[in-house]
Amino acid sequence: MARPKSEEKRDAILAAAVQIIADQGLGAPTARIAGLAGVAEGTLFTYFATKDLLLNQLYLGLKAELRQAMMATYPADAPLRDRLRHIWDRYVDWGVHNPAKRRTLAQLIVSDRLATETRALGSEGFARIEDMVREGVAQDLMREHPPDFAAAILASLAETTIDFILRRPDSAENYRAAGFDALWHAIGR
Amino acid sequence: MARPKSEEKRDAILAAAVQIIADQGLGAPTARIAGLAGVAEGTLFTYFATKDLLLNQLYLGLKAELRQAMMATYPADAPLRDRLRHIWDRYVDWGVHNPAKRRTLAQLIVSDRLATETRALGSEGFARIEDMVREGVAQDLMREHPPDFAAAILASLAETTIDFILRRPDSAENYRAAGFDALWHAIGR
Amino acid sequence: MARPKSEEKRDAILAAAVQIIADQGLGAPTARIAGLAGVAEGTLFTYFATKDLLLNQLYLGLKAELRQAMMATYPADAPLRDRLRHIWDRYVDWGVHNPAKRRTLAQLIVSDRLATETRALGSEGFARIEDMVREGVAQDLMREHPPDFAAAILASLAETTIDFILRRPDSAENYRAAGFDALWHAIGR
Amino acid sequence: MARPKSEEKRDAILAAAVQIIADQGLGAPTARIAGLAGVAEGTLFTYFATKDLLLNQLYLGLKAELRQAMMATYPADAPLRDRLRHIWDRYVDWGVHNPAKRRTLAQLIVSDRLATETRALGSEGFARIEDMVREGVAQDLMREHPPDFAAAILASLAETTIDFILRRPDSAENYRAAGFDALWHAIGR
DNA sequence: AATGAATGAGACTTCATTCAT
DNA sequence: TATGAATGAAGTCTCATTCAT
Repeated sequence: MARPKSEEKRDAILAAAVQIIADQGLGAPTARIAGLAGVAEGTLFTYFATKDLLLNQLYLGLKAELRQAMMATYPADAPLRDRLRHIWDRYVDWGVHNPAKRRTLAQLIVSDRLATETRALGSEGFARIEDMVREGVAQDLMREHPPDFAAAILASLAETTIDFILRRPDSAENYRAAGFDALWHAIGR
Repeated sequence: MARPKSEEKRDAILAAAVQIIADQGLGAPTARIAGLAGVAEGTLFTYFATKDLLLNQLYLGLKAELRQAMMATYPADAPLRDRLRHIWDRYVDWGVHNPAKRRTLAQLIVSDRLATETRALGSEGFARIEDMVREGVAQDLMREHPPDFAAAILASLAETTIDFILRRPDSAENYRAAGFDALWHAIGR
Repeated sequence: MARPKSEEKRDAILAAAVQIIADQGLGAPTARIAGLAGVAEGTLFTYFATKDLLLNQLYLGLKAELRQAMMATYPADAPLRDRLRHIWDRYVDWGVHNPAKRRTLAQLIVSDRLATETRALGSEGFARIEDMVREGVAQDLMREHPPDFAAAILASLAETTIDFILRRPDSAENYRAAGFDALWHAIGR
Repeated sequence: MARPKSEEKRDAILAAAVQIIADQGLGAPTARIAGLAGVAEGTLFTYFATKDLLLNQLYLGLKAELRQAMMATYPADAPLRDRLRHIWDRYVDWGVHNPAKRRTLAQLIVSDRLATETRALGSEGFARIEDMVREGVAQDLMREHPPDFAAAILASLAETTIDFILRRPDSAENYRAAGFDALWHAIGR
């Protein structure tokens, strides 16, 4: 079957795209991405038929990665607040440790290059957080917010927190705690 | 100097840029912007020497507008919570009523086309909010957060709130109130 | 009104296209055409938005030129046979003296790049010949063929004649006469 | 030599090329031809080292096929006019029933991709027609035209006739007869 | 100052051909 | 021999910017 398409190359292209886009924006040439990935210009297109497709896949990949990071070692049996804190920490840490991925994701989100369907797919999977909100409300631990609104608040506070940590890494621990504190009061009781 | 540069044309260009960029992204051609503004392609460059300059001016203009909107009819003598609520409402309303401007601003913020200096200038002027936070902390009305962190929390919660209102305009009032509630608990005491 | 688009440049591009396509086929790069025309690569596209448009205009232009050549100095009052012979001679001469144009036209005709509408427009204007056929039939000077069929026969015999003259220029006069002789007998009586 | 090159595959490629080129022109990708032929992209090149070679072989094959079609059931002993009519009918029928092959052949003929030698080879084999012309002239049945010129006239009138039949299939028989009538008068006496 | 044609670098994508499997 | 991924040159077209009018 000739050479099979290599998962490795696909990943290299995606990784290169993250790097390049993070610092040159979505207008970055596919040629540069291919170059950094160590493949020929044309090869990029055997893996992603168009630049838009690459961008959409990239978005989906990054979203999935963030989701996995958040849910890794999720302490299913811990008290609600601890579980929320777990997710919070994982989210913030991922952002802090993957600034290029985060920056690229930010560009993609505000761009007009994501298909509606892609955007929908990417938004899925914060269901776990919404479940926690429902649970918290039921147990009277949380103020009654629409679950998706609460989840969005978590994300936006986490993003803000990450911004501050990246600007002042020395106070990382402070911001992480202060951010969670704000979150807990914002949506908790 | 035959004809002086007209303020009117400058504004038309900026307004056109908002519209075009909101729906085609920063990659939108200057020619299209000029077209919508009703001036010739070349004319655009007598008002803004380069596209980047235009973008930077645009950013500054939008930021200033948002700032003014927030501070309009600021009730300097009202209680802290009311003043905060005033700012909150103005911010949210501006976003809800100016979706194109907001979208364009979002693109500019994540882009790599803003000069460091521009970005700095744009961030100024949230001083008023920071003052309020200091005041609140002093009076023991607010939890002790770094003032700029608290201001950033306000902005991020407002953005999230706007997103939801735009998606479900029927519940606008609910989200606006719920958002402020979250904010007040997040940073207040 | 800035620089007006120059008829001259448009013609230069068309002329260059004839030359280049005649010897490299329709696949010839627009860059090469622009180069020969003495304009920048991009300029070609201010005159013809796409290569296909250029090709269609080119076809129409060549067809019009051939038509004009055929009808130049048309002896409206001469006997039918003389008028037919006039057209025949003009057609053949044009082909013999404009081999590049003829070759380019041939490529365009068999290509799939002409819009249906273009092809229709190009075919018009052989009306004069068809009229002559009707007249000839009425006067019993010509065998009863559908007028457009007779016109097509004229064209195809002329093309064949031109081919032979180009291959053996010494016998040009012989072929031109023999060709007309064949034509006259083919459709005449 | 493990597996011998299969005649079958070679033919499939040629047949696919006819189809594809007929409707996409000579610029059609070899990959698409291979696809329609049911072989891998690379396989095409084990049968035809380059695209140009494929094109040349294709031309030769189609010419040979047309020649065979024309000469099939040739009534060697019939009167001259009947033999000519036989060839005429075979030619016209082949064209009418093989529009894709005819269209492809037309593209090849006007292209610049046929080697001089190929073109020469392809033109051979109309010798039979030329012989008939010589015979006709000798018997004073035909006007004295150079034999190859007469043969070319036959071909060009046949092509014109085919065009009309394809456009108006209902009158096929009329056009075929009228065309031959034109031919007979054009070169006969 | 205003216009819009002119410029040419550079973007994305295609494709004949090669080569690892 | 067959496969199809890999290659990179080349093609069409776009666009910020310049400049003649």
